[in-house]
Amino acid sequence: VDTLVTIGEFSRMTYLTVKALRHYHDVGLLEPIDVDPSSGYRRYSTDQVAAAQAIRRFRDLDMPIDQIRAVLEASDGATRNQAILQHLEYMQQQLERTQLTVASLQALLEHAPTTASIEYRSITPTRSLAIRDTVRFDAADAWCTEVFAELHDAIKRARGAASGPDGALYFNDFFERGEGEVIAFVPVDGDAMQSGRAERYEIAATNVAVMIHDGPFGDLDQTYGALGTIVAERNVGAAGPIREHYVDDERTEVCWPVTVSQT
Amino acid sequence: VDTLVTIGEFSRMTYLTVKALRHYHDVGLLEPIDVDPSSGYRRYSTDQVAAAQAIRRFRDLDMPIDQIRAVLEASDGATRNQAILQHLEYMQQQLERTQLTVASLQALLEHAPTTASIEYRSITPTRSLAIRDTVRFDAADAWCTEVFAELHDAIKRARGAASGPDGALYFNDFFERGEGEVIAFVPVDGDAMQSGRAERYEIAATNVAVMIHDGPFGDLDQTYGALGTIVAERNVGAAGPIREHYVDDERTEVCWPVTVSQT
DNA sequence: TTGCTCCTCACGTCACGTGAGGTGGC
DNA sequence: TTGCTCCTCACGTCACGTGAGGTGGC
Repeated sequence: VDTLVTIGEFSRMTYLTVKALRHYHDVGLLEPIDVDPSSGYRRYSTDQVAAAQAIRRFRDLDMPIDQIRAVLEASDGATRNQAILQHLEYMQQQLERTQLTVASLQALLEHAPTTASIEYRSITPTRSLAIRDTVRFDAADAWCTEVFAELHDAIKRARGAASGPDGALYFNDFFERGEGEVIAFVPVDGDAMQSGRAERYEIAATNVAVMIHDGPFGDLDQTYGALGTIVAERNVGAAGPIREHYVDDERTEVCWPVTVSQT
Repeated sequence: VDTLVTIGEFSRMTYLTVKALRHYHDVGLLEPIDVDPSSGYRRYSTDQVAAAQAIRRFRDLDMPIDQIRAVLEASDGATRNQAILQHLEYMQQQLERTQLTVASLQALLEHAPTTASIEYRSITPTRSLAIRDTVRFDAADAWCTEVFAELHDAIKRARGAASGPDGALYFNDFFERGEGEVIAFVPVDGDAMQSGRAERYEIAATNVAVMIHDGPFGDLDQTYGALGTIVAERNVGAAGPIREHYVDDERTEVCWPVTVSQT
């Protein structure tokens, strides 16, 4: 025995605007129980209040409509709760990321960035086990964590050993379009040990200018800015991907391609 | 002695995509130092790297472009830092709000909402001191805090006293369009005591169904849903604004207009 | 000379909001 | 019968992203 209400009443009961309700109808997120064929008047059931309120809460958390639909359509309750809890976790991570950004912005506003020094280096060809993929800029962190685990796993299973620090090549589209090729590699000397996505790959030799980034990973842009500025000022820039070496938890070497090795 | 770089190089130095840089040029947020008149090629100065990185960080925090422009254009450093710190505070509040929402969503998922009881009441005309305004739904909290302080201040200055709990009328557009008239009032018997925005106002009599909301303010929607559902089921709804009484810090009376008082 | 970088439209996306102009229901 | 509610386009907003089609620079 459900009661039908107009869109206006339903709006007051759910804190959703009339425009939003019509939009959710259009995109099939929340369909009125009945639509009058002649007038087009929407009728909502009081049974839909809970769903509507859930939608509003999820939208308050900026969950995309498609995801909300997926959550609501998950017929079995367990799957549904899973999906919800997953998004809550994601939100928590977002919160932490935002807090980090706020903190680092505050730090930047207080002290001027330290001027680090650079070094020119000729890197010889690097034999490695690598995974390559097209990666979105903002998904890069998660991708790296995943593939480096995979690479080290493959090496361990083949009883091999890394002959240098982890590294990655970032091609220009990765920065300039926000999505592009990335090659994550672990230097190895041993024989074939490909498995899954991991394959043998010899990284070509390059000349680079190197600056060591020492500090929080979120501030890597500072090092890019400083290093890029120096390379531009000295007019030694060259084509090619930017290379990073993850020396240890604290330090990352950023390698910017240059024309020739100099003093 | 600044060095000029292409849009691509600048992109790599700042982590801003080429598309974003062109957009910021279009809207005047970050103008290249030089644009070749024949080819249209943009040239950025390495001196602009810091500004570009600041822009990216602010955008990561979803600061609107207009606000970023205001911050960057604030010529004097003090004003500028003020504006930035203000936004950081705002972000912190956002964070807290989001955390509250996440928490209350989790709570909702665990226990079913308590079914509260309602009461019919005939409210007689209420003499009051009131402030009325057009208010956005999401700005209502802040607005209320502000105007109730103002109202109590006016009453105190006139050596008057409230004759009942604070209350407010929310007209339909406030919910249905997300922006509408709100009248915040404090019941008073004394004489004229208007000052500033505060004016004498007699609230008309109404018949209402009342449900007491007891719990966090962020869950008020639950009470609206429950109360609205009952009113709809009993088919006693009437036109008019929704009225709230802020009995104490814990409890709010939600008053839904109905046709006649019933048992 | 060949690619690659860079350019400008024009349109798409996401989740609605903003009117305009018109009709239905109590 | 009068307002008020509700309706449907069509377009705007915000911050870019997505091609298409074309040109400039090393």
